[in-house]
Amino acid sequence: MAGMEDDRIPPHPDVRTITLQQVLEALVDPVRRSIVTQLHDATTDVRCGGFDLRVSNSTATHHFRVLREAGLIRQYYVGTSRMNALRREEFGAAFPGLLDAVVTAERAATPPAHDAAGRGRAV
Amino acid sequence: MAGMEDDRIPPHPDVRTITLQQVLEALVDPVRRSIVTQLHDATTDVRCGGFDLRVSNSTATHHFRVLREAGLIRQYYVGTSRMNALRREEFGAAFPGLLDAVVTAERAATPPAHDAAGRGRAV
DNA sequence: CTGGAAGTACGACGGCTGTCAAACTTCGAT
DNA sequence: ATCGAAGTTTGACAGCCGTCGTACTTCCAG
Repeated sequence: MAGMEDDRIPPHPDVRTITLQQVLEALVDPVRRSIVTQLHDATTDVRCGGFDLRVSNSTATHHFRVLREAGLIRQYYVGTSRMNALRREEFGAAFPGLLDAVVTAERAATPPAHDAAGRGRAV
Repeated sequence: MAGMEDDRIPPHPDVRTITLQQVLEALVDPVRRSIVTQLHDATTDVRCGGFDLRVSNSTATHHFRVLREAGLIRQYYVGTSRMNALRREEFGAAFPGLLDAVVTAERAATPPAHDAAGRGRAV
């Protein structure tokens, strides 16, 4: 049961084939950065609908794809829910310190939300 | 002679007022990232014409402005030459690890130029 | 004081990208 | 079997950003 690839999700790229350009293009968008930060804070994988995003469904899909192709997240299905996981270790090996630096800066800049949402709410 | 501001250059922003968004928008462009990396490698400040950039003069000016407004570089005049310096410490204090991570990744990705240009050549 | 070197300012243009609505697909529950 | 929940796909549109050429400014050298 090693190769339990789900045909519903395109194959994930090898992180070593990803360019810095691609990564920065992924992280420059506020919505995508929000996704990454929420994932970083979460204690569990999060389904697409579990994020606090102020964009339409189709736009969200687009952003998840960009993140996946940039090697930042891994996606897999559970029922009808598409789950998202941060590829922390692999990505960190390819781009040392980058993810942490961005998430740190993002947290420092993000207004301390009075609402504790964004936790590992898997519905 | 503390405030020897040169009217020819707009005031430099306080790094604490700069947003992560602004920084990433600055670093997402390959030309600007090249400038930053060359500056990081240089042992001395570099005048605008001293960089290896494959864009027109006016485009280069544009990129230098973006970097200055993002708090990444400081500019000052020496004769008719506009010099550029990395604001390493200030920037590093505001965005810990970010600059190093990007420069590191950029170097790893950049084909090992057989030509040793880009050094602190101040003409 | 005149010529040139070093950059800047100003439009203009083209392409990319984030956004959405609408139609479609797939799975699970009833 | 059917209906709804969860996302995706497609196409269209608007705005932004990098690029350039041209004209302009400022300083140094002779």
